[in-house]
Formats: sequence, C-alpha cells, structure tokens
Amino acid sequence: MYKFEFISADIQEKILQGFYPVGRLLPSENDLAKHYGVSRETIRKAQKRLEDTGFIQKQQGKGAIVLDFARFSFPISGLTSYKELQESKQFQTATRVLMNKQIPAPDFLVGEDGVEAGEPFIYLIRSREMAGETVIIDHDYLRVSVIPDGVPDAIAEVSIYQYFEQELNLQISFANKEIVAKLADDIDQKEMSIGPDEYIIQVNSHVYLEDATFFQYTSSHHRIDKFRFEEFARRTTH
Amino acid sequence: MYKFEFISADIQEKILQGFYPVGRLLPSENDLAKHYGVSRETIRKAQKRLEDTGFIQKQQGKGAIVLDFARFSFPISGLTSYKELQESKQFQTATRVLMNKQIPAPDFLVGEDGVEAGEPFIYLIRSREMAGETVIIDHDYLRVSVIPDGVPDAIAEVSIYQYFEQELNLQISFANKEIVAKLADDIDQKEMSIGPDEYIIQVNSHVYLEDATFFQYTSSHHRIDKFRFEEFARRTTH
DNA sequence: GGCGATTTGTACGTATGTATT
DNA sequence: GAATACATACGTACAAATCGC
Repeated sequence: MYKFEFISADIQEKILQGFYPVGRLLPSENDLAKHYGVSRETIRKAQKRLEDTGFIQKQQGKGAIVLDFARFSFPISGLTSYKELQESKQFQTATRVLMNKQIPAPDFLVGEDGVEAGEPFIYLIRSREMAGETVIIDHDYLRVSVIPDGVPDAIAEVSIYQYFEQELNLQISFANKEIVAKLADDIDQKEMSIGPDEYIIQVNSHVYLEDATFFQYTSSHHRIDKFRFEEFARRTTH
Repeated sequence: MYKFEFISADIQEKILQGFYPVGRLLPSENDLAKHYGVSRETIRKAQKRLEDTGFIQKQQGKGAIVLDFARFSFPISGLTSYKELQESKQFQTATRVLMNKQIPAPDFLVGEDGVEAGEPFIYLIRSREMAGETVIIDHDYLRVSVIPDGVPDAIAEVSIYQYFEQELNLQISFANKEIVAKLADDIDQKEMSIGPDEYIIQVNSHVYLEDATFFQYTSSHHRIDKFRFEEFARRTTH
C-alpha cells in the first residue's frame, strides 16, 4: 500500500467516525504533511481521491471542507458488485442460478474489442431476492478466453467479482453503463411476477480489465418499484 | 488557462479527430513532455483528467491506450444541463415555462446546508419537447439568497446554467443525483399524455457551488420510453 | 480598501520503484 | 537481463484565492 493510499483511507475513516466533522475544514496540507511525515504532494494526492469520491470539497485559499455524500451513496455507482452492495446494506438476500452455460458470442457483442462471431462466452442468469421477493435478474456474458474454466455455480451464488479478483487475479478496471426502461421479458415476468406490459429498469454494463480488454457484459433487470441509483458527480468544465 | 488544461484539451481533441486512434497508445510521457515543452508531471496531470473522463486507460510499463467511451457518453452523467445536451445532440427541441414564482422552502429542503423553514426559493417548472412531444418535466428549486433577482422567463426557456455561470459568475461544482421510478403526477399526466398508473423516471439532484453551499434542487421527470442515462465509471478499490 | 499571513494550485526537477517488452 | 515506460515521493518556487487586521 502506498503512502497516499494509506493517508486517503485514514482521513476517510476519520471523516466517517466524525473526528473530522461534516461542514468543517480539514487541517491544512502543511499540517497534514507534518502529521503524517510526508511531503505536501503526497497529501494532495490523498486528498484528490477524497475529492473525487465526494468526501471533501477543496477551495483555493480556504481549505478542504468535509462533505457528507459518500457515506450515503450507493456503491452501485462505481463498479461494485451486488454482493458487496448487500453486505454494505445488510439486507436479507439470496441468489439463485437460473442458467450457467457456454454459448457462442451474442450478435450485440461481436466486434467489441475484437470479439469474433462464434467466440465462446459463459452465459449466466441469476435471480436476486430481497426479503423473499425477486427484485433483480442478472444476465452476465463472460469472455471464456479470460476465464477458461468458467464459473462454478457455488461461486455464482456468492460473488463472481471476488472470485475473479482474488482467485483468478484479474484486475477489473472500468465500465461503460447505460440505464434504460424496457418491457419485462419472459424471465422477468415469471421470476418477478409481473405482466408483459409492465416496465423494468435495465442497467447494462460493458466491463473491462486493467489492460483495456473487454471482459464482461451484464444486463441487470430491476423491478421498477425497487430500483434506485445514486451517485456523486462533479462538473467537468474544460 | 493552465498548461495541463491546455494539454488535456489538446490531446482530447486529437483523440476525437482520430489523430490518436482508438486502441493505440499515446506517445510516452517523456515524448509528450518534450513535445509540449513541459515537465513530465504536467503531462501526467493532463492525462489524469483524460483517464477520469474515459478517454484513455493507463497501464504501468506499457503506456496510455486510447478508449472510445467519452465520444458516445451522454453529458447528463456530469452536471451538464439540458440545453448543452440538446446542442450536442442536435434534436429539434423546445422549452416551455409552466411556472416561475417565489415560494417558501419546501419541507424536504429544510435543514439542508442551513436552509431554514420559510427561506425563499424560486420554484420553476419547465416542459421539454423533442420532435413535438413533451418528454421531460423539470422542477427546479433555486435558493433566492444566491440569486436574489430570480430567473427571467426568457432565460428559463434557454439555459439557466449558462446564465448562472456567465452572467452571475456562480461556480457550479458538484451534485448528488438519484434515479428512481415513480407514478406520474398530475402535471406529468397532463403534459406528457400518460395515465395515472404509468411510471416516469425521476432524476433528482442536489446541486452545490464551489464553496460547498447548497444552491439548487432539481427533479427531472422523464417519459419512460424516452429515458436513457449513460456513464463511464472506474472501479474504486480501497 | 489595502496589506500581510495563510492556504491551496501549478510547475519543475530529481530520485527510486515497478511493470512491460 | 536490458531498455522502456509508468507510479510514487520529495523538495522547491511561484501564482492565486481567502481571511483577518
């Protein structure tokens, strides 16, 4: 762990515990540099991350104001997975694997980062239950060239991301997400007990590894009355 | 304009024009530093912005790969306004002001960053038409203490953000956004010709200025079949 | 309003570590 | 193993914004 990462995590922890209260200023960069025994640049790097994630707002000549967004924000706004989400929210949840088989690349993925027609993918369908009701149906398409052994059902029921990152040592890095409303398909209707003329919310993501290779496409179908997405956003000017 | 801002904008432009093709590497940091006549740190600062916005992906020991996300992504994912959105998309659009009056602070805003009961707000309701159909209803609550003169109707029909930033010299900095589905209210039903049991998508935002003062609350009601949200997201580890 | 003191922002140069080819 | 390229870290200097006197 780098110094700036440790310092960033440390300050974040102190904000969450109220040691640095919301609405107040952090100590100055020079004071923090002295306190941690590092250079000012290292403090600035640590603070940059806190600024990006909504923990602080910096203002030239004044200081770093503590905000209170990150503590409420849904991790879904990042790339964080369902499993991490439910852990952080303490809901009663269950996952059922509805399908887990190898298929040729679906048409809408052919051409994406060199995906060829017929290239093998793992097609995984899972239902997510909260308090006894199915509220999400996940469709995952995973590139076999990256995970030759597929995904064991036992893993699919827990967290595929943890498996990829810790067991397979894959670095999941970024994604392009789209949120749209669609009419419920057959699986949605059956699993979530809704009609064919009712809408669900789809969150579609293209997921990439650290070296920018395409790895996974996911389509999450959310029951419309249970869907919520929250994010902290900064205005980009240039 | 700072050096790193100029360089960031310059490289971005060259990516968009295909001078740096998607999937290829940018020149090395040292080469770029020589080319622009700046230090390597300045190049890295410029590249950091391009990485945050989805233009490039950096990899240690290898280089900076050009991505193709930013060119497609909806500006709505930042704080960019409706007017900027329609300009960038070239749709046939129109805005109608349905309401523009001063009201006491609504209950759900009292307590937010020191908002007191009875504190005056401007309540603005606008309908957005595309190709002759109303597809969005915007409800804006603007803090009168920040904009004492309110918003002229002529401005409200174009872009309030441009007015705030250029005329009033306000620095809009960040927002907390929430996306949920709700049943259409009376105004939604009337303006978008939909029934009381149909859903709309609400994008609710708390908007803040550079000094972290709360400035505006907006609730955007989108016709469900016209709604789309897209964003580029990086995985945050710690 | 002006003038310092403080604080953050930018820029540079150097050194060292680490990943990739 | 060598060369290349990115990542971190430090120290310095100056610019720009804020605040209190």
